[in-house]
Amino acid sequence: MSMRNHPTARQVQIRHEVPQANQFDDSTSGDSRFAACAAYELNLCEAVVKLDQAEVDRHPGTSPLIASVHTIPARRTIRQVNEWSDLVSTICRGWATSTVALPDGRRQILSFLLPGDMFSVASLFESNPGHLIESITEVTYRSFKRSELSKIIFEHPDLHATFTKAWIEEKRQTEQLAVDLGRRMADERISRLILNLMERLAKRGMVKDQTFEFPLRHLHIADATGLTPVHVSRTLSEFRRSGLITISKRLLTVRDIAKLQRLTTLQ
Amino acid sequence: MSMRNHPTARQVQIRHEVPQANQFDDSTSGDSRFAACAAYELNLCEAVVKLDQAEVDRHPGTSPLIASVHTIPARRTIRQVNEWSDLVSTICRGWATSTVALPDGRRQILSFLLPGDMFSVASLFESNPGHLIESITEVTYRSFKRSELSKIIFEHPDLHATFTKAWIEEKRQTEQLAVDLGRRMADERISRLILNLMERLAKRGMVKDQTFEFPLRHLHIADATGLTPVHVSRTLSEFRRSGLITISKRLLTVRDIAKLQRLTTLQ
DNA sequence: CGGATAGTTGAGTTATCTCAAATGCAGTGG
DNA sequence: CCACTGCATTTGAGATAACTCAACTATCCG
Repeated sequence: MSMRNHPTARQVQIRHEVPQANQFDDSTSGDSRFAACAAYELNLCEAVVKLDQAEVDRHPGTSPLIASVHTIPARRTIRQVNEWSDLVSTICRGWATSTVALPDGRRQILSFLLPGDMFSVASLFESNPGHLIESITEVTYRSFKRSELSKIIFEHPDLHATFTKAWIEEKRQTEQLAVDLGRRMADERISRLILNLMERLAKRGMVKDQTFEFPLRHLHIADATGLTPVHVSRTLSEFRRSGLITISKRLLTVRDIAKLQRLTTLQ
Repeated sequence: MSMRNHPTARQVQIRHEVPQANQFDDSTSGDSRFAACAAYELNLCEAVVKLDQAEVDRHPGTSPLIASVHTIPARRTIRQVNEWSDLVSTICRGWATSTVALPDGRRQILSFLLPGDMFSVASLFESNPGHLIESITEVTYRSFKRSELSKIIFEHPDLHATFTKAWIEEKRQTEQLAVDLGRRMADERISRLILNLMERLAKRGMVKDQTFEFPLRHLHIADATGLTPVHVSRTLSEFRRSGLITISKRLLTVRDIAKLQRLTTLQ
């Protein structure tokens, strides 16, 4: 019988907290890291915070920004699908997912949110983007008031440019996802997911010796690639057997990046 | 053997022109139609043209806009993937596709462009959006200089709002496509494609009695839904047999819209 | 009418799914 | 420290949606 008629475990609200250590987490200096990393130019909200700080330094006591910071355990809902909100949020620490769920329990993960990512760039305009945001690991995120953030962004041309860039990049990623789901085989999809995550993490300085923190469950990978957890397991086993990657203790190491890239038939 | 190793006919550049009559085409009044139709508020460039005309009326001989209009036969490449261009274009008449092609010949159609659509909203910022634009029917399109168009849009708050809306809508559509490709069966994907096109055409006043011009070949549908033309044929036959739709002479009639919608498991 | 492209149908193949049982692994409470 | 519980992963076996190939038919246009 087809998947659409058999809601699986994914429908069940996850209750159990599974705290997740983050190898590269230095907690206290979470923000300063972004200022240095290559992803900075895409990291809109960190730039805003910096700018705001500069403002405060010049005119003490006059910060135009109210930003609240929250930390939420692993495997929790951060933002409901129909939760209207006048907040715009970005991840400071940890991994999260942005998902669309069908009424019968099938789900498609549209993106994995990494430190520095906005939940959705469009949320700067829309109050209801229609995605379900869930934490994978423990997540710290910062929320701005939409009105304040967009005012600041539109007043600063360089911020506005950064914003536009982020928007284009987000759209490009979604389009690539559509191509992957529509026209690539299971092994290509998974290989691309891994390479894509590695690249994004590398920009954040979170890859060392081809190795990075990999908190995803097979179900996450399945929901991101349009596959089944069982098939993800088989494919990853195959990858391991061919010496492409190793995974242990939530760390993924890419052993043969060239071969892995070759799997994806270029770009 | 898998599709990725067997480039199909899709790789072959289409040479033969197949002019396509458009039932609702009234040629001379192509533009004025948009002013009246419900899609107007999303129809950014038509709004710009109108505004520009108003400008010319007030100060004769001072139009800030240079817009060129072209007509291209059916089945031609309108914009190459890596064609850098300082033009931003919109469809005035006819149907086109926006496609991403993999090096081995597989292709994913990201969207069907209908009258009033920009080739890509992002093209207002980017000179190289990375999509291949091809005509399905004979297509008339208008091109603006990017610099001029974006200047006008950013100077007029209402145009800017319209632009933002169009951008969000385009992104929403791409996300829905990803969900469809990742998590829906063949019949659902095709049913959603048909309903989606009908809805968009209806906004343009191009649907009468549940019937609309349907110039798509099975290969177009296949490349849009991540399927094979053969499987598209079987699925459409099934739809016909169940009395959901009829297709004849490039006209599609939806016979049982409720049943067709039910196929898609809501949303 | 002829040539080309498009659509249909049958038969066999395959990638991926489903179901189910077995194993591993991490946190909980005695 | 150990057994227990609840999840996550692996593996096998069989089912199925969708694909491939190929032949046939229909349609279109000159």
